[in-house]
Amino acid sequence: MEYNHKEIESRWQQRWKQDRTYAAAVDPSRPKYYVLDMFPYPSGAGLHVGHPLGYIASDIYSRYKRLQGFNVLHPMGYDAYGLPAEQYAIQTGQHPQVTTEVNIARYRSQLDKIGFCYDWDREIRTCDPEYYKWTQWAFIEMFNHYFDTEAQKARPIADLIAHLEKEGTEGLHAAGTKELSLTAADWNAMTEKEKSDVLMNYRLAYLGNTMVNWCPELGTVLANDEVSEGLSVRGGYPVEQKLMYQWCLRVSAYAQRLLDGLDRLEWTDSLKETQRNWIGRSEGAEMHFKVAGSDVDLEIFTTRADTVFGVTFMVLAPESAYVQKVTTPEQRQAVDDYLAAVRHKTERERMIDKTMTGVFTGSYAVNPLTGREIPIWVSDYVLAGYGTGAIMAVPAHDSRDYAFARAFNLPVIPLIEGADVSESSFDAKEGRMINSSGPGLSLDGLEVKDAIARTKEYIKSAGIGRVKVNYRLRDAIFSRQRYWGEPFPVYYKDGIPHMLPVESLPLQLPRIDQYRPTETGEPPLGRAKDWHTPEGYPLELNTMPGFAGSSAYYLRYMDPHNNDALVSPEANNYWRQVDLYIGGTEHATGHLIYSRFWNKFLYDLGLVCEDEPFRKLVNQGMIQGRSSYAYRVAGTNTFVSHGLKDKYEVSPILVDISLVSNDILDTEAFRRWRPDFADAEFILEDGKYVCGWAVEKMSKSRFNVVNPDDIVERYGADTLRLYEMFLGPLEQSKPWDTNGIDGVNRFIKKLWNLFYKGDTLLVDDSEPTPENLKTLHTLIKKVTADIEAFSYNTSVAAFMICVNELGRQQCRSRRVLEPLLILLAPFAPHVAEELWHSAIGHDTTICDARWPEFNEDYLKETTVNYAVSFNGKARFNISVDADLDADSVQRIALETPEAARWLEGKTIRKVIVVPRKIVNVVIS
RNA sequence: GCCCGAAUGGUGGAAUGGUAGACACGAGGGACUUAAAAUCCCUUGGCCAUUGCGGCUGUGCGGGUUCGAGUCCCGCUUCGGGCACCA
Repeated sequence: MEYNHKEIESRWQQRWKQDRTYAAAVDPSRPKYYVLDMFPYPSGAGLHVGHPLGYIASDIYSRYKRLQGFNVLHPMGYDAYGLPAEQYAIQTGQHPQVTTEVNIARYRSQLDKIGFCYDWDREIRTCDPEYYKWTQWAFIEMFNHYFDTEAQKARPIADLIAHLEKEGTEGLHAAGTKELSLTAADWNAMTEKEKSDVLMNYRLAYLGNTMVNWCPELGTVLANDEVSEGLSVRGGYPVEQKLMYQWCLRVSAYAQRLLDGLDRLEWTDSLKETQRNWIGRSEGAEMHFKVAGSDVDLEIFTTRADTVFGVTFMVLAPESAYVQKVTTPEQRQAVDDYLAAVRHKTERERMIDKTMTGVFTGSYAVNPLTGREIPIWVSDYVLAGYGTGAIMAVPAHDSRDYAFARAFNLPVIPLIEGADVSESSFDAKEGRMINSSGPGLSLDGLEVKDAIARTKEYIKSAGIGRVKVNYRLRDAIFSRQRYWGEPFPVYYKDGIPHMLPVESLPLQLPRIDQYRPTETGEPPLGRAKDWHTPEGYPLELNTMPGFAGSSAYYLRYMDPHNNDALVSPEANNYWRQVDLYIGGTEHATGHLIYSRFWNKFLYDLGLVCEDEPFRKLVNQGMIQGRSSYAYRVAGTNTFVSHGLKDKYEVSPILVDISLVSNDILDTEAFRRWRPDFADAEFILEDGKYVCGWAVEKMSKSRFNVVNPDDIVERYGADTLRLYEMFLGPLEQSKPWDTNGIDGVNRFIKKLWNLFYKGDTLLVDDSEPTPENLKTLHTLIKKVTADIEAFSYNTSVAAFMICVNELGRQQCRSRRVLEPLLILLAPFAPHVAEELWHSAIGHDTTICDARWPEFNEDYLKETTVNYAVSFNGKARFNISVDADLDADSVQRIALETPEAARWLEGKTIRKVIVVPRKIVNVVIS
């Protein structure tokens, strides 16, 4: 029998499907293991070879864990809501549901060909009403809860109402958009609308008038992680800041818990660091500066309380409420002009333009430590959204303040000994303080670190401020002016938003005739007929963003068909959390923050038993494309081979990689590829046309997309799987390069030849030789350790060595070949199953086998090689019995003729023997 | 600017502080073959010596620790990634 991947792979894929081999069920008698891939958005382009990289890695781990006796949950689904399907709908009128289903079918058939061990009974789609019912449900729960900052957890909004009724905001610890101050009497006297507004300040899902990232081109707002450098991540369109009334999630309330939780996770340091940066905790102080001749109190935030003696001016953000309060009549016109000018700049312009602009308000603030009066300015280098939107400026020790002071000729007072501030500010937090003495406090002579601590203490005791922690993490904007997303379970009555009763969920997405905004500029849902409650109250027109559906999907996999709950307590208590999550880093500040927030919220409600959703996380690298280039001689239709191109004036032309093999161009196919190349001439080297290449993103326009189907068709799924792993370390980004795939394919054939010669079965029941066992157990040890470390590329190498050695040893013993197949099964399941079945003769699938035990004894050497070195230079090797002690090894080493040669005329100063390694003889 | 990470042959990449370059590709040579494909064997970091089994050098650069450094420490260079008028 010859190795025939098509026949083998289709046979086993059918068998697994028919037997439901990978269906998982709650089974308290067995330990569980939950392996999850980040589910894909089913795009119209289908999968390319980059997508399966992470899926293969998780599949290997799942199969390995199963062979070790774990009850493995390994599900897959689709993140089915998204902009591309909707954009396509706008262009063609095709319902996004239809497009999405077609794409899902395509993805599924591509995934099936690779032989993954998913439990497809648990498949979920975010656009399925049975699924998004629970997305809507979670939103209602968030609306009905607030965050208790003292207990650091979510509590029912009813508790908050009870508190307000009794004590107003006195003693209230609730995360809010603004700090409110109400008495119980104030609250009780409020209208329903006023009360609703107050509660909105605290709800975890709330309607807020916030500055949003508005993308006119996409016609929707975007979350912070969907914007990069002032452009939308999808499409790259300009984004502007706009004040809009939007649904938001109070993610910022969980900032500290999101930060603390990181310490307990097995994630890479870089990913944790990225999240820490995004959360952006900064410890500092909030201080009050009185405005001279007014009762206004400027509240500012600073991390450099120690520099308060060097404050020479104050700066307000243009959007700050303080601006109107402190602007003097004389300066009114100038300030208004400035504010108008700032408003006309887009976010991007504001970021690119680094020149300092600003205007004096006419007012002065009083430095609480020195009593000195300092001018108050307005400038757009201060952000409204961070801290209090007002800063104390210390030009000597902050580069932005320095630039502003230089631009407007404001004084600079150095506060650190030896700091030269004639050319630039001294921003480092080090050195001894000078010029820092006032009536109540002196910092002179202190180190910066101590000065900060001392100042904090002082401002607290003097009542001019308090220690404060700020976070950069902002609340997530949760409304999208789009059609293809989850509808909000919200209706409006007398201008007050209300949640639909949970029993009425899911609120299904209505059909509409067109997927554009309405003529009046309302979101597409404004076109829906009968979009109101049975009582006639209008429903919300916005839909939820992409991350809504992906925030709790891992919980739904535990119990996907439950109609009464997102997940039952039994299922949740058994599967608990994702043990291994594999996906790309691009979700570091989006999905992976939102999911953690969502999970912590459900945890606070007692609905899930783990505080963190993903215990261990591995980021697979991106697979880039490898584009091929031909070089056309300028002004001709003649192409010159890569090695000779420098002799001509050429322009590179992208060539479809299907016309290129091992960088050699199929010139005939190239002529047929496009009409204008039909009469192309070639200047060859060594009779071949060699193409140049470049590593670039895989995309249709670069003709460098590789479809996994083609690889499976030609080499088989097992070769694809092994090759993707063999390409390099999992976490590393690397170009796809088919050049080495033959090596892996050869390995499978060599493996096959251990079992068969033609149609003759070679496997026998012979006793394995010690050499056979050594080869096998070396592999067991290596592969087990490698899988645990996700070092799959080196395990594939280990398989190659093992098979080569067993071939050389003419090993035919079933007792060696059988465990070999089990070890290989996670990597190349089809060929392992086939040989397990046909050559070894098992009836059961290899998935029911047990991972072989490693036995150290087989690896014990009878002799150990030592290198003997003089002054660190290895000179010769000796072999001695393994069990000898260090002294004996030393003696034998020194008695060898080689040693005598090298020691001639020298004296031994020191001898170091490291067992099993090297003997060092230091001579002088 | 701040914070991470990386740098090893022609290529992808291996190396608990212990013989650098595993494994694979590519390349060169050979066997089998009428021929090709497939398969198998040998060589393959560089330089020198190749009728001798060898010598020298070598992991981005410069220092250091160590009997011994690709690996640890200090200082650079370059390339990736994250954050960024965040006070």
